[in-house]
Parts: sequence; C-alpha cells; structure tokens
Amino acid sequence: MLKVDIDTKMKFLQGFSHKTRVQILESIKEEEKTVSQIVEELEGNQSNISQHLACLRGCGLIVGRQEGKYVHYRVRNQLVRDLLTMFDVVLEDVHKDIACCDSHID
Amino acid sequence: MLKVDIDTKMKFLQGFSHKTRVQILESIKEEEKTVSQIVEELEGNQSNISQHLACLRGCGLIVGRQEGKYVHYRVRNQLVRDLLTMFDVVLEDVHKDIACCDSHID
DNA sequence: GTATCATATTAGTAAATTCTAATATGTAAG
DNA sequence: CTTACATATTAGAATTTACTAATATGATAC
Repeated sequence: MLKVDIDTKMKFLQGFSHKTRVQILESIKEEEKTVSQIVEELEGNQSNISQHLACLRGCGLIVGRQEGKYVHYRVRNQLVRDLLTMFDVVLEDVHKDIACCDSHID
Repeated sequence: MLKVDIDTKMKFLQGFSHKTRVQILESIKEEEKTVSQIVEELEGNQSNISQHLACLRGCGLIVGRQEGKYVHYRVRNQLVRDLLTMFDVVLEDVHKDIACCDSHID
C-alpha cells in the first residue's frame, strides 16, 4: 500500500471534520442529489452548502455531474461509502466512552 | 446497526481533524507509547501533545494506562486500527483527485 | 516530608475555519 | 439577447480551534 503524505491525508480528512459536510455525505451516500435538494434537506443556505460541496469535491469524496442547470452530486465510489459505514460501526463500538473532546482540545 | 446521533459522531470525527492527532494515532497504531516518547517523536511540546491526547481520549480513539510516573497510550482496539488502515486504502484510491480543500472551505 | 520527573490543566493569545451577504457565472427558455 | 433560475465565488466578519507559557497534579525516590 503506497502511503500518501500526511498533508494530503489531512486535506482528505478535512472532509469529515464539519457537521454540515458529514450530513451532506450521509444525504448523498445512497443516491445523488442536486444542490438545491441538499440545501432544502439540510435547511442550509445556498452559498454555505455550495462551499461545503466544493470542499468535499476537493477532498475527492464526492463528484458532481451537470444536467441542464442542475448539478447532481454523489459520493465518489463504493470505497468512500464503505468508509462512511465504517464510521458508524466503529463509533457504535466506541460510543459509550465519548464525553469530552467538545470538538476542540479542552 | 444502531445509529448514534450526529453530534456524538462529530465529536468522534474531530479526532481525525488535526494533523498532530492523526500523527499521534499513526504513531501508536501498532505499539503503545508514553507521552514523552510521543512528544519526542513528533517534536511537539508537552502541553500541546497532552491536550491532543486528551482530545483523542475523549473521542474514544485511544486509551491510557499509568505505569509508575509514565502514562502509556495506545489505540483503543482493532476496529480503530482498521479504520486508520481504511483511511489509507481509500485515500490512495482517491489521491489523484485531491487538489483544493486546503483544510478549509475555499 | 521534600525534590524530581512525567503528565495534565488553565488562561489568554494566535491562527484557522466557517458563515453571511453580495455578486458572478452558466444554462435554458422566451 | 434578455430573463430567470441554479450554482459558484469572493470578501470580510464571526466563531471555533489550537498554541504558548505558566502552573498544578501525581508518582517515585530520597
């Protein structure tokens, strides 16, 4: 397994570091959706969601496909879906011990 | 699979959202290490590393064990190790497409 | 108990990320 | 080519997260 450098890895992992991005990933994990569908579903605003989508695209986690004036986003591939599933599996196992780490260091 | 709520999930995922934390996880993935060993290996400072360790502990990703005046940390269990490995697998696959997402939104 | 060493915690500052609002781009329809 | 709608981009303000330095805690050895 060819190891990718740590900075590239961090860019990749940033995709999972914000609630909105994770919610987007979950939302399009099984079926592609347009930006406006995602905006509506997450009750976000267009600009903000669009920025998070750009981030996820940059992380390689999602891909978009233009169709007329709509852009449909979907999770990149099965491996990424598997990773998302694995989060749930590991988290369920670990769940009971999470307490501090309030999304920051203290 | 019993789904954990999104806020708990986010606390968990914060464990992977900082370079130092990911480096710590990689460092103790296969063998436990004391705080001072980690500090030395990452060339960090004691306070900072200690805070990141507290975060990872809070995320449920690592566990510590006191032995005399030393505390030995290790990755929580095999599932967490598997998840770390999976990052590398998926990242290698996705690698070529990472470009933007400079650890932020633009 | 006192000294020493390892680790943890705290408070305040510094830095990075995210959000909001405004504007730009691009596509389709008329 | 103008309008309308979907999405993207930008700039700056607001918020969150991380770092530094100082101090505290806890364990061992004396």
